[in-house]
Amino acid sequence: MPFKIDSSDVRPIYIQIMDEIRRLIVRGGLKPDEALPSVRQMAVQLRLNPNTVAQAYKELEREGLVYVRRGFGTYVKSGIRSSREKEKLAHTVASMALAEARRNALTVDELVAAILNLSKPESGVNE
Amino acid sequence: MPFKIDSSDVRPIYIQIMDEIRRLIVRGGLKPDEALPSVRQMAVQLRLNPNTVAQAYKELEREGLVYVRRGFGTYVKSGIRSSREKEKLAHTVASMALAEARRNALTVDELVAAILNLSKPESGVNE
Amino acid sequence: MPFKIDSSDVRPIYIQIMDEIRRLIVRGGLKPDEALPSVRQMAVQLRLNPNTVAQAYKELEREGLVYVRRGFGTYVKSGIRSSREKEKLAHTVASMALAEARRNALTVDELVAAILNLSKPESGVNE
Amino acid sequence: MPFKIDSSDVRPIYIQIMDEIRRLIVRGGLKPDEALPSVRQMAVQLRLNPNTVAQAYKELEREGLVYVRRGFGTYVKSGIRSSREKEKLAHTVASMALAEARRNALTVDELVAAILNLSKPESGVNE
DNA sequence: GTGGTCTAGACCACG
DNA sequence: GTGGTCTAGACCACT
Repeated sequence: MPFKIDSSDVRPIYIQIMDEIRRLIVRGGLKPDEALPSVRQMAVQLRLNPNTVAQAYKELEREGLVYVRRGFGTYVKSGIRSSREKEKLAHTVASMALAEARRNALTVDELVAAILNLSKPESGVNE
Repeated sequence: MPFKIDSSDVRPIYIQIMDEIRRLIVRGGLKPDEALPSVRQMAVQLRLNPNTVAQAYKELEREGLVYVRRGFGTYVKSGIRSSREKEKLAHTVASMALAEARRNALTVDELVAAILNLSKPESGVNE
Repeated sequence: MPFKIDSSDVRPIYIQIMDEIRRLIVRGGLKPDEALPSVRQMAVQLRLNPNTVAQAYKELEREGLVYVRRGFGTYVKSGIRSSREKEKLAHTVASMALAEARRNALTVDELVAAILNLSKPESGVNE
Repeated sequence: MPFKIDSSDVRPIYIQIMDEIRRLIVRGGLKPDEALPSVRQMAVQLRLNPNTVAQAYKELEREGLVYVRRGFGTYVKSGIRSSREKEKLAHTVASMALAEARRNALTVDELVAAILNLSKPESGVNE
């Protein structure tokens, strides 16, 4: 599990875990029926309380991305989003963002600039 | 004040109020030295606790977007640097879009690409 | 909140809470937009950890039976199941039970007797 | 052994196995002194851990439904009091039906009424 | 005051 | 070993 928790992130920790695992699943870093690290392993590795990891796993199960085999572990579901569907998703999210930008009298360039700025917090502090 | 509060929005209500008023100011719906609705009016209209509205107004004052005349009310400041405020609006919209992208396991690049693609309907795109 | 937790019940506590509140809502003991006891109140009253109550409330929210107003409390949603729909529900549950009974070579009488027996654990111990 | 394990079922797997075998015995699909599949066969067939199957067999032995001939296998006992076993089957089916009814805010009476109604299609009921 | 998140532990049934 | 439930407490943002 090659990711870290950013305690300065505004997102709750369990949401960060969900986002990262979701990314790994959709990107293929985690394949169908592959086991996720156990709640305890992940908790040790990320230096978190097992409950926090468990919360993330449970939400992922509710989302339908993973399934649980009792007494065994948590596994990636098969039959998840194809890349075709991902294009649609991107389209949907993008159009929502554009609509919101228009409502705020923002140009596309301003929106894109803000997104790029937000997503690489390397240079200087924002706000 | 033609706007609504979305209690299912992730943003706190006072932030929603701030964003909406900022938007109105930047777009010209509220002009310099024009009075905002009183805290109580706004609270009744939006069915909110007056404290929540007051918090929003106070933050807007700290940001320098409005000023208070004690005993009279709250007014839009003149000489607002619209570009600065637009940045804040962009920041807000961008972070909401980013969160939505993450929830759908989209990378920043994919999101930006989709936005740019959608906003340039030159090359014969459908819909 | 006129109900108790049965620690000898096989159901987890938070499920018991959910079942009872669901019952109260559908039966009219809790009306639309009426507030549920706060997590802490309920926890004190039932002598439970607040987290346990919170878990029940969150699940009920996910089920769409209640909604949360942040900073205020938890409320009964309006527009919940009519009695018409309840008949359908009863029909569905009953037919599932009957099918399962048939699969086990049980007569209707045996099934009904077992249900009645299970639901009134007054007389003697079962099994 | 024509049955399947439902990993989404609330019942533990070893209980599901027990219920199914009990059902087969009561219904006559398994006759006295007939051999059950070996633990390993069953485990392979149902894709389960042999320990799980062994646990089910052990419990069935404790219940007096089967007996073990060491080095040979597990066999159905003769002289089983079918009525007693039917009660257990009824108990299981009834408790599942009750749980489902509770999840849908149905009272016991409503459930029983629906069952009786469904099972007596004398008075011109539809469907 | 409210619910939301998190930690540090515990015990349990299941496999 | 696994995940599920529960307790006892803490801090947080929001209203």
